[in-house]
Amino acid sequence: MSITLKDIAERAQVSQATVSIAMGSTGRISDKTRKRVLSIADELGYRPNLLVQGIQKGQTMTVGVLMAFNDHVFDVRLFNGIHETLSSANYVPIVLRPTPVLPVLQQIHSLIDRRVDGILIRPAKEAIWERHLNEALDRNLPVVSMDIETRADTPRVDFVGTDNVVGARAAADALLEAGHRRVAVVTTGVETDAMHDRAEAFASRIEEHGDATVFCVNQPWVDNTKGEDAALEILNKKPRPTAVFATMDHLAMGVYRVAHELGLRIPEDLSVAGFGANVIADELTPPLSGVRQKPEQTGARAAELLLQRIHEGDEHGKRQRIMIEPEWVNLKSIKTIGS
Amino acid sequence: MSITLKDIAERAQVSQATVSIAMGSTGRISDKTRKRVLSIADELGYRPNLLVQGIQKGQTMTVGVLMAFNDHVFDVRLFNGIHETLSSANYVPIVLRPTPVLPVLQQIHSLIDRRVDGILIRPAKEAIWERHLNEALDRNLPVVSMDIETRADTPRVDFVGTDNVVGARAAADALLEAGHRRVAVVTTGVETDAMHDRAEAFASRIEEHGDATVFCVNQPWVDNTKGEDAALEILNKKPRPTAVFATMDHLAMGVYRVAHELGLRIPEDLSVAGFGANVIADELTPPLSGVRQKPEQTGARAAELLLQRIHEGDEHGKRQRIMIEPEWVNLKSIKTIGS
DNA sequence: TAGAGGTATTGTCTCGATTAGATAATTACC
DNA sequence: GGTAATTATCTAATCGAGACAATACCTCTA
Repeated sequence: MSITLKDIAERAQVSQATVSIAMGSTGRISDKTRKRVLSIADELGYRPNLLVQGIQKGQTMTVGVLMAFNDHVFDVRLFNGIHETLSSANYVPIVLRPTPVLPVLQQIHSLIDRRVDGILIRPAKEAIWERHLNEALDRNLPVVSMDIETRADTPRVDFVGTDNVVGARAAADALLEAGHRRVAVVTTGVETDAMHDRAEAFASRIEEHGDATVFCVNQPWVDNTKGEDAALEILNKKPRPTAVFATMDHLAMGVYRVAHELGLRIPEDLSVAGFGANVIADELTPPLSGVRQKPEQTGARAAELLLQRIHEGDEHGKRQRIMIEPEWVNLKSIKTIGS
Repeated sequence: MSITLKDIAERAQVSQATVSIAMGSTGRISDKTRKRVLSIADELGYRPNLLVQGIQKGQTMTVGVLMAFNDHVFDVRLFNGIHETLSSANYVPIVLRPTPVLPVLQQIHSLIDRRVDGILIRPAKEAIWERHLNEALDRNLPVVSMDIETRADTPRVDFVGTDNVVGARAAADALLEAGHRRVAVVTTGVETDAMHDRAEAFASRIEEHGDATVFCVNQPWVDNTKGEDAALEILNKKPRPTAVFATMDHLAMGVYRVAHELGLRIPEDLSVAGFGANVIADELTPPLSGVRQKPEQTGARAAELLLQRIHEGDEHGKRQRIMIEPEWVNLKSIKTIGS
């Protein structure tokens, strides 16, 4: 199979134990032997077998990552953040993607059987996931959920995600500051969604201003919806709002399209702001202003937290909830109007 | 740590060996004992330790996947294909992403140390990758490269990727059939690139027709280039071509943009075809016709091939080179003109 | 030159599970 | 009722590396 300590020991005319000591920094060995052993190891291309260390120390330097990769861009960036943190700690991710054919439970077992040290998940809508997590939690495997929060009754699952409230407020402030007093919100999804939080935080911030009005249109969630219906409703309103906030960049695309069809120019006739992490913001004409999430940072923090949990061992402190603040980015889709 | 056979053995008042036999299908055990053992195992939540099986059989049921995830959408879809094939064979991917800070060699060592059974890579441009692959190949680890081919002098690395020639020809045929006789190509990159193959195959197919003319503009590769310069050059040509083939969907976006600026309507004034796997084709107005790659299929075939190599063991047949045929998809960006 | 005090090296047990070979227990049959 | 045949279970070795206790080998000193 592969080169083992025994092979090296034979070549070097010493015992396996000696070789083992020579490789590690522990124990004393004569410089002469150490050099000889190391050079033979190098020559044979020896590589330690982490599986062995895994069964001995109960630490595999491996973590499981459960993500569906439905939102391609976001998930990749999230993963990149995870990966970077893990790699620099010499950990390695086993990436699994639950599908109808291969349910979560099976994937989690797959991870447990390989004795991962912890699990990172980006839960899908279905709350089913959460029940299955007990399989891991009951074995004292730390679990951190990313971007989407598990219900509050899973106290052992930490969370790292975007601070939707801060982001939505920043958007509101930016629009107010640009002089907008009549604004609308396009959103989608149900109450439990992040979208909903964004819409609400945005609206209440606008209302706090006293002098400004806001109204919100919810486009029922259909796969890949761009929210054209909602956009149409908004833009036909009299008097027409001067700015629209979309709780998702995707929805902003619908606004762009409908505006274009109605002959409205952006930003001259209508200002638009989005919320997301997608490259689409840059690809629209004009480039879409909005709240930018930081998936890399989310992933990195989640991985850091997981590693911390792994190292702190059994007695688990209280549940952590880390919010990553998104950033307001002003491009060309917002017009400043006289107050 | 976690529940072991020994724990079960104690509870069941039998030896570990008995438990082991009861778990597996090999060996005979009385139905009574088997049931007892299994129920205790279930009750304790026993899960086998694959690490142990790994060091014993030299098979970890794990493969390494090296991808940079630069092209978000393509890479995710590629990964999905890989994942599905691996999962249904009870294999699991360790996904690593070479970065400047964490060079390929280190990543490969990481995989070897964990004794993966094989490696899938999507090589980046830098040919450096290939040298490092020897670390794996010399240990008889099968390696399959995806989408981008390693040089021919790496005979032990199999390849699975898009059939650029077939795809480009399909595009040429479609444009010819729609009556176009004066067509242009926007491309980018250097001679070794897939883009180049596409441009060449397309052009020669057009020329074969005898009655049609084609010319090609190469936009030097800059990160994220959309090829506006090249598009401008093409569209200012007199007489203006009636159709443009972009060797990459991204470049087609540049054509759209420039055409729009010049007041040319698509497809009325100009037909456009692309080549890619991105969703952007659907998001453009009008939706972009073109050659569609099949990343899932590429990933799945690559994984299948890898598994086959893993199972066939040492004596490696001759290098495999599997081409996945892309599909011509006709949307709204091509006008049929009278011949 | 015996014994103290080092340093260098080795034997052996351990991790969790599989497996071959050895025993024990049961059944079959004359 | 005794022995062979069959079935059920156990003992012990194995995989690769680490940890610790146990020796072997020096050197120095009284």
